[in-house]
Amino acid sequence: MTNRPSVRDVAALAGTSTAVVSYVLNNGPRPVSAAARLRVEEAIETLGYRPNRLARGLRTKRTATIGLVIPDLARPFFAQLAAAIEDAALQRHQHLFISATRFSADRELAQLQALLDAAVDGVILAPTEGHLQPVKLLADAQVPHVITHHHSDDVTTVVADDRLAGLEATNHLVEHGHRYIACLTGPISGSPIQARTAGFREALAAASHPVEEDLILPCGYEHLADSAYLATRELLARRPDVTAICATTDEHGLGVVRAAHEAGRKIGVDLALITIDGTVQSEYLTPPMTVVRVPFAALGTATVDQLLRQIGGEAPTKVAPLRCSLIRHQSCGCPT
Amino acid sequence: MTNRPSVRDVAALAGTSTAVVSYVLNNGPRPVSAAARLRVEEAIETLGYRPNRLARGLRTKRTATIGLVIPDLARPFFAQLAAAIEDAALQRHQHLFISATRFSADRELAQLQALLDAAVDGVILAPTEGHLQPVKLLADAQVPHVITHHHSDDVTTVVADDRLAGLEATNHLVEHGHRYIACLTGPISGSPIQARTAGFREALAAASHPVEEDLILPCGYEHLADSAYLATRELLARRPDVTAICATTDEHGLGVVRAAHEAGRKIGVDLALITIDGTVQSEYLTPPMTVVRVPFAALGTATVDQLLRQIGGEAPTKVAPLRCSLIRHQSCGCPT
DNA sequence: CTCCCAAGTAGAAACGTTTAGAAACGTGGG
DNA sequence: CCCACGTTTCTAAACGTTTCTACTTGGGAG
Repeated sequence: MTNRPSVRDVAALAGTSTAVVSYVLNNGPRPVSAAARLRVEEAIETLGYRPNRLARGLRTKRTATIGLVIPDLARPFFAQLAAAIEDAALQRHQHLFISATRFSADRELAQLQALLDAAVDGVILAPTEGHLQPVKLLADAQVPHVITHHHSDDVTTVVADDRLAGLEATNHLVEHGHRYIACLTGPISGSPIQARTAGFREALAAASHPVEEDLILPCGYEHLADSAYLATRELLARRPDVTAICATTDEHGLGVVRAAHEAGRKIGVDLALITIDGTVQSEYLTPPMTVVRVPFAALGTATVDQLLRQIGGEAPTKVAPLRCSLIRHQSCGCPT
Repeated sequence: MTNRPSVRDVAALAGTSTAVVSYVLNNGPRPVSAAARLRVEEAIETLGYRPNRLARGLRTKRTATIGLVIPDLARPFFAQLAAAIEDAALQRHQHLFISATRFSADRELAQLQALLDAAVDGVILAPTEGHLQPVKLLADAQVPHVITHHHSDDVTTVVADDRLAGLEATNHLVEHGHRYIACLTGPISGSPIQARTAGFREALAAASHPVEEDLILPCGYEHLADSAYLATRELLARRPDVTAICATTDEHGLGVVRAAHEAGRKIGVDLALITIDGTVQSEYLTPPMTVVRVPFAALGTATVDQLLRQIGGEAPTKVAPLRCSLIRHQSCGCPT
């Protein structure tokens, strides 16, 4: 129809001033008589008035909006993380702007700047690489921020307990009696993948198995499944004595399954596989993956809560890594 | 450190008025002398000034931002679609707000309203259900909008040619000599799934195969893999003569693979499977899926371009459905 | 030498809110 | 009957931009 009605229109229709309308809208700093409140509410209703967030944000410097920057939406892990964070944000009446970097450090900075330009109240960042530059940007801008999915000491960080996840995954394989266990890992220091790999080492040490470095296979960063496939193929040829693999992400797991298939090894029978992440799809692979599952929902609420606390002016607090949980399916040879 | 610098600060430092600063910023409606331009640019540089999008949007009623509403980020198809749209938007210097509905019609309306409140220039909507209420909301608000992922005649719509996709998928199976072919379909009318199913029927008819209704298996909407699994399990027991399955989405395919596995049928050998979508992960299943792939990138650019055209004031135009492409891998028994 | 016009600049209004300061209005106590 | 005071209301300023209108230049044409 015409333009959106403004607070002025509402005031006119209700026969009051804009101030009163605003007071009604926000349970404002001043009381409003019942009669006036009623008239205003009616006017709002009949006009279908909704406050303009831009104007409100401009005036109050609060937008009730938080920004999220992740590496890639097309990667199921991050998509699921984003979904969880959005759910948590919405529950808390915050809106979420999601931006992806597609693994470009430049684009990461650009997206962060864009969020700041949009005057978000705070930012949740899952760093694309380990760089500190993006964090510095946020700190300089004095915008509340929470880092997730990356382990680091100097900033508020909400992460899963990836070390423990790697430990438990590996333990599970050890308990199955496996002696030669390989691990697929990756390059980014501070990444969950590396923490999980550390857990892998720990588990072997605790079981008094020697850690053989040539069973720890570095994979690429961007094409997880692909590089895991290549690494596993080479591994299976080189070390036929390996009977179990710990894949530090679900996507690595996909590569392992393919390589095993091609090598004539049967996952869950011939070759045990456990993966870490537990994206919803992992349950529907063949065979269904035994996974150590990251608590997406908890991660979502924790990051958002932590951020809101900072936005509310409280000092950043340390939050303990969130526990992952082992979910037994059939890829590790557990009896079904 | 302190507050963000404003256009006033820049003007003060450059020794000009705010108007001139704005002219420089936007190659304003008025010319600016080279000297002044230089001083302003220096001031911007030294202050690290960036315009406030809220204020700018408030004044110009343009935010260079478009909104996207999809059913669910955790569903790889939509995540990939969102990623493609974001890429396209960024290329065109637009920002994208992504919102998910988690399959709730109420939340869909709420998210749309939120986008309107944030004064986005336009909205891309992948409807959660077939309802027209959300579209009406957008029309009433006179906000440019494009519908995607849903077939409908009365609004500007950018979709893949799902009918043709279903047709080609099925043709591929027919050409392999299959006689009894089943199809997994779903409930939402106007959905890609139904269009693909229509293509399935067409292909059979063209090949003079009778369409047996009990080979067209309805699945649920929310848990695609799960309900496809159940449906396929039942099917394989009931009709051992079925040798090929056309899954109208990748996720359906996951369920088929599991059911086949449990029934002792080998995908690609014993039982041909073709799926439609072609999310990146489908290539890394075992065996790699033969798929009819939705052109995500093209869909992204087309929706964004179409929307920008509308935002620019041009009349909405019809855009032809985008062609999908057959990608042969190993699930349909093609020789490798 | 004027006059006019283009180029450049400055000032101020406007976008739609919130909120501080000031004013109006009852009400109860003196 | 008046005053003080608490409650409710209004007016207007402010947030950070863009852009309209008006004003100053200087230079070229007459």
